Amino acid sequence: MARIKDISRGDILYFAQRYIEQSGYNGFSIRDLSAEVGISSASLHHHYPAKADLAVAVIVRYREGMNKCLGQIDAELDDLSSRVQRLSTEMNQTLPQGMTLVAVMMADFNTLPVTVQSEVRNLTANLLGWLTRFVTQAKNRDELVDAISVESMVTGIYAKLLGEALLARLASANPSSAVPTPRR
Amino acid sequence: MARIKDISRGDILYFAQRYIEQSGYNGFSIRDLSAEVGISSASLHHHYPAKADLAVAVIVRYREGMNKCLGQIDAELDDLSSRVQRLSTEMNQTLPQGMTLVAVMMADFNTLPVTVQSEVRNLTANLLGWLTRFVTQAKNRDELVDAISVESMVTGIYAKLLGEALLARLASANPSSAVPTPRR
DNA sequence: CATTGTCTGCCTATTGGTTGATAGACAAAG
DNA sequence: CTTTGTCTATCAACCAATAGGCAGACAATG
Repeated sequence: MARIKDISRGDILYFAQRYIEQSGYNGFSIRDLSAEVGISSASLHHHYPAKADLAVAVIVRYREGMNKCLGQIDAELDDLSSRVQRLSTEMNQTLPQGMTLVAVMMADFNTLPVTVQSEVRNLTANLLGWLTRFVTQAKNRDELVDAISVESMVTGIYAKLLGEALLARLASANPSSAVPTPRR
Repeated sequence: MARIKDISRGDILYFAQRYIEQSGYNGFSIRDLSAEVGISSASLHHHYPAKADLAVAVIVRYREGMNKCLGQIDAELDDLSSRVQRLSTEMNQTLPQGMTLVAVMMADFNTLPVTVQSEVRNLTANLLGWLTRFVTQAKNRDELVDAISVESMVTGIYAKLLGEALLARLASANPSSAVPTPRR
């Protein structure tokens, strides 16, 4: 370690995630972010050599948090309806900004560096997999009456979560502050 | 008129819309676009003084097309279920890229110039209004059994449409060509 | 001393946008 | 028909600002 400041990587990731959610991958600069964190852009490059590395780290950390959350739901609940409901609440409370990060990353997808792209795919596959598992389970127990396939049900749930995240940003007029306002 | 080329504004809007859908508002440059269109960036500025003006024009044109489409559905169909189904098909066929433009614009929302922002709000309000009208109608005729409110049903439909647009871009691996490949 | 986090200062590429000029279309005047 | 003037689409060159990133110095901790 060195110096008094010693910003932790977690701090950087926190602000980076906020910025990505707010502005998308192409909507903020390393300098913007470093100013927000409180260090120089060169220092930021020291921790994450390229912007892509930063984005990858943000997504990885997000996915880990998400999986912890999904694991809990899995362990505590059993039937479909309570799981769906819990997923929605949990997603919008435990996880910082719900599905916003995922939605924004998917919107930016075509312009993302390949390393980031595959991490986004990873994240999506992760969540889709989990959804598929428990929807199938529910179907096997005849908790589902609808005739639609498991797959279309799963993508339907996922699409709705994504779309709600997008809709939310229009609703909150959010007139001030480019990046929300940090914690601490 | 002048010169042999004489690119029409419609041509510019066509490519601009493609670029926004592909890369988002912050994901392409005026130069990228002008190269695609086949004129210089200065010429592009001649037609649309600022990037924001271009985006506004794209959205306005999109909304007009959308309303024409919605009007047809209104005129031809009557009951809820066929309308919903038709909306989905129509949205993904008549309109160039379905809800992609809207979804991407919403993702970029916080970084958009104010003029573009209000046009996005406009577009969303337009579609939400239409949805609300016909869902209410259906409810009054007892076509709806679900106990959920009209509003949550409307936003639910809209969210699903948006999310599906996002999901679609992951599905299509789309490895080549930044911008799809023009017509003619 | 070695390591590590930070900084200032810089580099090159690209950004949105402007400038001033050119060339063709078209209409009216001779 | 020719001349003349106006209008519009186009262009190359340029501008200031910003982008992502790098090199090297310096300081603090171990």
